[in-house]
Formats: sequence, structure tokens, C-alpha cells
Amino acid sequence: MDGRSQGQRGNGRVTLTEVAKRAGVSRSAVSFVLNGRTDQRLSADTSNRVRRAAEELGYSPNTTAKTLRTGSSGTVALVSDFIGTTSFANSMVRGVLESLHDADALLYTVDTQGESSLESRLLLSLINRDVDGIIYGSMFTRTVAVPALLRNAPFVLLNCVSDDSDTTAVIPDEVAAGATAATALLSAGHHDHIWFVGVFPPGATGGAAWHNWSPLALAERLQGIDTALSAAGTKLAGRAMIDDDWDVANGRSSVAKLLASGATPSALICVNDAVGVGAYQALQAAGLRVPDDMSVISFDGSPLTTAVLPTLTSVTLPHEALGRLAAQLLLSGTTVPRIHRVPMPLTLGHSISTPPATR
Amino acid sequence: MDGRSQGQRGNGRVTLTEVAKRAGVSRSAVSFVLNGRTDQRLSADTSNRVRRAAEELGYSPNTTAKTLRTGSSGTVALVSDFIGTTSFANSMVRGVLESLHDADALLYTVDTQGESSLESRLLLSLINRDVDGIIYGSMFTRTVAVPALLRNAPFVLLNCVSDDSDTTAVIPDEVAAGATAATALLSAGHHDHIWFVGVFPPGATGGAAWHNWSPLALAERLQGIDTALSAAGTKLAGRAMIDDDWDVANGRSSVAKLLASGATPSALICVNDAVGVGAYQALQAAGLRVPDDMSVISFDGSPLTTAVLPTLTSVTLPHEALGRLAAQLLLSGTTVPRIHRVPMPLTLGHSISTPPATR
DNA sequence: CTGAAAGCGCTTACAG
DNA sequence: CTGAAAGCGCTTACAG
Repeated sequence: MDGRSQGQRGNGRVTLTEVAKRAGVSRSAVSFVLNGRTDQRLSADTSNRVRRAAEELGYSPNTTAKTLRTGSSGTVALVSDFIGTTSFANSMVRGVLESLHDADALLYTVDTQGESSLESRLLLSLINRDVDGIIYGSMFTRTVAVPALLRNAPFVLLNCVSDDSDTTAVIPDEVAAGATAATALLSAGHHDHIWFVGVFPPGATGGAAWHNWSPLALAERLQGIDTALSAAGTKLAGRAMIDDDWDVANGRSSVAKLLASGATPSALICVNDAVGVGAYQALQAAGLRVPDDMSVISFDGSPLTTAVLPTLTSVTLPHEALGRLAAQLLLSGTTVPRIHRVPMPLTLGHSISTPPATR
Repeated sequence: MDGRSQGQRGNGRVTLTEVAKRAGVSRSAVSFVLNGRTDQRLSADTSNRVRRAAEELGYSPNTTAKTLRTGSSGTVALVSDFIGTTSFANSMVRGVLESLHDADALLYTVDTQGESSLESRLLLSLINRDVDGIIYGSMFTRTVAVPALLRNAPFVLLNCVSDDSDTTAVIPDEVAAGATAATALLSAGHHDHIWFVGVFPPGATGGAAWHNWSPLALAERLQGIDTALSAAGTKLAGRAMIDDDWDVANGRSSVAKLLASGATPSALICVNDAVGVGAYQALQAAGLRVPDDMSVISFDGSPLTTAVLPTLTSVTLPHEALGRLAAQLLLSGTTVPRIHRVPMPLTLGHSISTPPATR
């Protein structure tokens, strides 16, 4: 018995050998012709015969065999905590796929749920399949430790950075985003009554849902805001705290508390869209209109921005562009390790106007 | 020159041959031990030596070689129009991944953007890589034509059906969902003033954005609604049209028009959450409160439901369960071709109350 | 210009 | 009980 009798192949798939037989040439010749190798100077007649035979038989080379021989599989993996399975941040996959499309590579999507033993198992499984590269990503922007196994393949960090100096990373430019938000309000005439909504309570580094995720976004957005305001000769009037996750209900209660405190904001910079939507609800309950009585701007640029009236102006996470760039860097065999910061564009809604005359 | 000198391998990866050498046994023995084949009755001593050698060398078998030999790759592909890259429906990926996790299989995510030439290229690419099965999905529920290439591998349809009688498909139970929505309103005391919001204009089969997608959802939800209402001795008071896509702005204008028409609805069944949110906005503009003046229920169960106040009650698309079941069926080598309908649970918000006394 | 041969790293029927 | 050999379907240096 030979292998064929057990192999799941023999399912009718045509092999290179059969093409060679039909064309009356050697298998080498078929390989050379079909891979367009011109350095072998095959006769035009041979080429034609091979091509015709391949066509007639409907031949398509087996990639597994090719991979075993060449060591390159034409596949890339996106390994992340939750990117593949969470709607937020998911458009990073679209960006990755776009870049891979041009390179004719296939994508493995792998979510580890943040469990490191699962992560190791999956990384090993990918490496054993000879993946050409790995995009190691995070759903939210943060600092990660590079798993040892990751170094068995070329890799690029997506939406996260590491403390190692030899890595290539792609993250959104959150500092510039903070400045963009502040500038949008300054341009509209706001100055001394701008509040930020969404800092954590003292000692906390993030919500329970993401086990102390310590998002880079918060610190960097604040830094950009502070810089822009101080360049304009002012600063934040205050920072409202959010207890736990950055969601609608917490945004609502945070802003309700702020309004009840006697503070007199003219504009709110909300740490994300959900908090911004919560702010809308608190403002409405207090009889304040957006944007006439209060301007609001937030970060993320999610679908929530168009679910409210007036639509919410938001500094947008460039998820698709992040994914696209990460895949490009990986495929191009990026040389210089460094952090690439992708700009966060301002998506205009109708939530900003000049401050009320009374302030 | 042998192959090794050109192969990308020789990157330090340990092979089975090296394990055999270190353990002082044949390669067959190593393979048998590591694959737990007991029918060979290897000595306990041999087994231990092999296991220790493998451990010491950090051996992990190359899956590409295994695949070439056995014909099975331990991979599954999710091929769809937009599932992998759109936030809506994306949790189907999570369900698929959950099932694959148990089977220790890896997932290729492939989006075709609905382009059939791209689809063919990608399917061929997957088949050439010996995928064990393909989940062929659609972002929204509809009837698809099964591509010929798909038949080169076991496959299951996810969130779509075909006219072929030999296929296995998994879709949400939209008919029952319609009944669920109607029943929720009937139980609250609504009867003769229930309106549906979201039918297409005469002759249209869907919005421009999805090139006439002809969603099954619409017809089936309406059917379920009609059945439940008629069992209660009533029927829809009317059906409000939506011009194009089922989005917030169109929902708002549709309901605004309805209210201006002199109709006296006590409850609205909105075709999806976005339209429901639009309905909220139109109601608020008209000075009507949800749920005191008007009850609202919708379909999808998306994050939009918690972005409004009061939160929106919605019959939820079981995306995760759909994905999980499709992958399970694929892995279990499903036998009987049939359509599996997954229940759509009711996600309670606060948008339903008894009808106002005036009606 | 072309073909025979080796080899990628596995699995497995078969002979001892 | 174990080992040598064949084979999965390719690619490629090398000899003619």
C-alpha cells in the first residue's frame, strides 16, 4: 500500500505529475512554466503545451506541498485578545484584509481572550503551520509584553506597544487626538469652561470589565488636551470622574453629578462616545440643549455618534488604517523597529457651537 | 545541494528525525508514541525515552508536513461577504471561534465584499490549502447561490439559505421573532393600534447600500407578527415605509411622517434598532414620551438599545449562537441536510408599557 | 534546453 | 515489538 491509498487526497484533484504526463514533459518543466521562471529558457512550444494541459485538467497547485517545500505559506495571522470577535475595533480586520488582498495572502483570525496559556497554544499552532508573519493586536491601546513564541515569526504590534526596543508597532496618535478635540472647542470660542469627563478614581487604572486595562488613550488624550489648551493660555476647568467602564450609564451619572455640583462648564470633552451619549442624556434631563447650552465632543467615532440628535462630533479611532498599515509593514519585511502613530481624524457632528452668552 | 539549504526551515526548528536520533529509536516509533497509537504495543521504556527526548528538544510537529501526508489541516474557513470586517454581525466570528476552540482547529477569515471573482479566487486558495471545511456566511439573512468551488469541501451555510436541497444552513428564527415582538405588545395590553415601521416602498427590495439585499428578515418578521396578532383577534393598524436603508435618520423621518398623518398608534414595531432609535427621536420631537405615550420594540439587540433612554426592548439576533452552531455542524460532519433555526431571545429594555388611557 | 533525483517533515502499511 | 521504505505534491540544484 502506498500513501495515496490512505491520503484524503485522490479526491479527484489534479497534480503536477498528471499535467506533466499530459503535456509530455518533466515535472520540473511544468513547475518552471507555471511559476513563470524565465531563467530556464524553456521552448515556447513546451510552455504552451504545459499551459494548455494545466488548463484542460483544471490544475491548481497544492499550497500545502508548496509550503512544505519552500517554507513560506502565504498566510498571516492576527492574534489578539478580542479584535476578531468584538464589534468595537473590529474594522482593524478590514484594514488587515485589504493589505493582504494585494499580497494574495490569507488571514488566520485568532482571539485569545487575554488568556496566556491559550495564547501560547495558538501561537505554537500557527508557527507549526509556517505562517509568514503575525500581527499581534489589542482591542484597546495599551502596553503589552511580547510573548516569547511570537519571536519565532516576523511580527508587528497592532494597537499596542511593548517595552522592548526592537519591535515595530502601529497605534493611533492619541496625543494629537487630544489636541484636535481641544482645538475644535477653542476654535468655536470656548476657553475657560472646558471640562473633561472620564478620568478614573484615584488609584484605579480601568474598569472591572477589562481587568485594569490601563489604557494609553486616557493619559495621552489628556496630555494632548493640556498642551493645546495651555498653548491657548488656558487649561481644563476640571475633570469629572467615571467609576468603572466608559459606558452610557456611567457617563450619564458622571455628568449629572457634575451639573449638580455647581460647576459651570460650557463644553465637555468626553473620553469616548458612550460617555458622550450619557452626557447627552444627563444634559437633557437637566433641561440643557446640545449644542446651544453645552458643546460636547468625544473620542472613538463609533456608530453611537449618529444615534443621537444632534449627531456627536468625535475624534475617530482609525481602526481600518491601523490594520492596513500593520499588515503592510509586516509584508514589506519592515526594517527599522519603531512606533508608527496613525492620525485620528475629526468626524464632524453638530454638537459644537459657540459658548452661551451667559458665560 | 539538498533542499534544506534553500528551505526557510533549518531555522532551528526541531524535527522528528532529531527526536528519533536522540531517543535512539526509529522515526516511526516517535510518530507512534507522540500520536498515542497504542495498537503498536511499544515498550514503556521506548515511550519514555521518546517523550523525554521530545521534551528536551522542545519538539513540536510541523503541521504543514502532517497535512500533506494526511490530507487534513485542522483549519476551517469563514467565507462571507462582510462578516469578518463589519461590526454588525461580527459576533458570529466569536461563536465560530468558540466551537473551533474545542476542536483545536484554526480559522481563516475571508471577506469577499460580495465580489464573485474575488470569492472564487479565495475559495480556490483555501481548497489548495486543504481546509477541512468552509462556513459560508452572509452578513444579513438572505438566500444565496452556492458557488461551485464550495462543493470541494464540506460546508455549512451561516445566516443564509440556498435553493439547493442538499445544504445545511443555520439562520435566526425570524418568524418566531416576529411573534415574540407582537406578543410582548399584546401582553402589555396593546391591541388595535400597533404599527410596523420599516417596509420598503412598492417595488423595492432593499436599500442602495446593500444592492437590493432582499432580506428574509423583513418578510419573516412580518409573517410572525401577523400570525400572533391574528391569533389574538387583531392585526397591524398599518405599515410605515422606509425609503432606503434601515438607519436612524430614515427611522426618524418615517415616524415623523406617520405621526403627522393623523394615525393614532399606541405601539411601534420597528424593523431594527436603528429605526427604533430614529423613532425615539421623532417621538421626542413630537412631545411624546416612551413608553408612557408610545411603546416601542425593535429587532437586532445591538448596542444601540442601551444608547437610548429608556433602553429599547429588542428581539435579539443570536449571532454568537449562529456561529457556534454552524461550526459545530461542520465539525461533526453533519449528515442530514436541513435548515436549523436558532431562537431570537427578547432583550428587555424599558420601552414598553400599557397603552395610554386615551386609546 | 530538459529530465532524473533529492528533499521539505511527516505517517503508515509492511516485513522482519 | 521495531525499522526501513514509500509516499503526500511540490521545488530546485545539478547533470547531461
